[in-house]
Amino acid sequence: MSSSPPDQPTVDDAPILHVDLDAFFASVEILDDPSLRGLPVAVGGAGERGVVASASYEARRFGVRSGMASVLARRRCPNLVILPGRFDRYEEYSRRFRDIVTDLTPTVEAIGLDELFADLRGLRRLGVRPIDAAWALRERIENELRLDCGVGLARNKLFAKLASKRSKPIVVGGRITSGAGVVWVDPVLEREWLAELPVGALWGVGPATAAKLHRLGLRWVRDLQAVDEATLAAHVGAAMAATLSAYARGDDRREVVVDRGAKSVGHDETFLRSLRTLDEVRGAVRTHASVVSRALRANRQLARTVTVVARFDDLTSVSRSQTLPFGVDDEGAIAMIGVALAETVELTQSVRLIGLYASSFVERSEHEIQMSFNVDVEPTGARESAEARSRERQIGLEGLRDAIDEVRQRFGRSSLGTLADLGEHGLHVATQRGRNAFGPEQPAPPG
DNA sequence: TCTGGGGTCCTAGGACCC
DNA sequence: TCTGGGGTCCTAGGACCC
Repeated sequence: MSSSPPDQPTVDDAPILHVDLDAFFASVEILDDPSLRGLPVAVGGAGERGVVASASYEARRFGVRSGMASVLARRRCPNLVILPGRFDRYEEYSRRFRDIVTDLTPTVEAIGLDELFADLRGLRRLGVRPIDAAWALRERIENELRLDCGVGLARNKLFAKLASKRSKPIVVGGRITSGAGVVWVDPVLEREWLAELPVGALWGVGPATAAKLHRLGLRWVRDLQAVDEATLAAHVGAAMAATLSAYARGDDRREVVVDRGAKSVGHDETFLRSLRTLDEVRGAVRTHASVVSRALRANRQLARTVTVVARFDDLTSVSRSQTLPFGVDDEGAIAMIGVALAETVELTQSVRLIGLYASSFVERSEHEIQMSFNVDVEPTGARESAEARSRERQIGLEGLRDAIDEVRQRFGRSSLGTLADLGEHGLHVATQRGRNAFGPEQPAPPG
């Protein structure tokens, strides 16, 4: 591994670049309000059920990390400034970030708002060296966005991402040490570099898989390098075993994919006070239907599958889905299906989260437009076409009713009404829904 | 310590068709 | 009449990523 010349790699040694903005949301907040500079800042939900989405390095000095429950973050850092997050602003910065990288090469794949991969192979002909390109990129991002970032260069996505992580500032013992800024993984040293990493460093290995691997005595990537795929498959499944074996060898064939279209859209909300009545659940589904429908229409998509998820107070969750023979984007239609699905969930506990998702997108054809009841989107036409529309609309409504009948038939209606037994203070809590993107807000302190 | 909201992918079982 | 096996679609749950 090296971070600077004379080990200048060619494009063939380092065709893949990964950039990751440092403490992105928190950094944008500090840029917009310089009085925050030097303070421990987090963006996230401040309430009892909130989590930290982004933490400034100053906050990290106190052990605050993204994904951490805000309650714990505040315990570690009582002076932590927790801001609610302004996604429009982050999206604006994210777009400018992407534009800068796209100036380098059009082959760019965004991973969330704050990181992306780029394929540098197009630079070969121009004689641009990857490390020079990486430093130039950092400089532009610094000059034009006033944001810091880490850049990784490698033969594939696996190493490029590990490298950009390695390039970043680190916090050790409450002290911030600045990073190299740009890191290149020399192909000759790849395998031994990988061998030293814990299994959890690999893409796709989270807490559950790491625990399984630990139980098998596999703690380091070098352990994975020594175990055969079939043994692995028996414990983590065929696909995961194949991926892990390949990654452990340093083998990652994933391409940089431009414009990976979304396969689902959805919306969910964790409530400050869990829902206890079916009416509250229905209300949440209807509210979500409006958001999801708007998103579908904005993306000009029609979805055939509607899914409802309920998460209970013990953090277990259940889902119900229904696939229609046609696509919908209409708020009323999505709400009707969503409510019918939600009514099949037995409310044995209070519900802390309700989610509503739409997937299985279909092409928007003339036919589908009418099926979706968006009669307004069509220009006023001949009476004949108006009649046809009306007829199609009727068919669509019938299809919807069929789908709802099917839901009820599949699950029966026995679950209805079980909620009444749940608790005494059912009704008044519905209004206490949080508005925060990262979890419900804390109620205002008295006085 | 106790876990948000945006998503993706995998698995396993059942239904259905050939 | 009873049977098999493969393919595809759908559903539910779980894990993961940022």
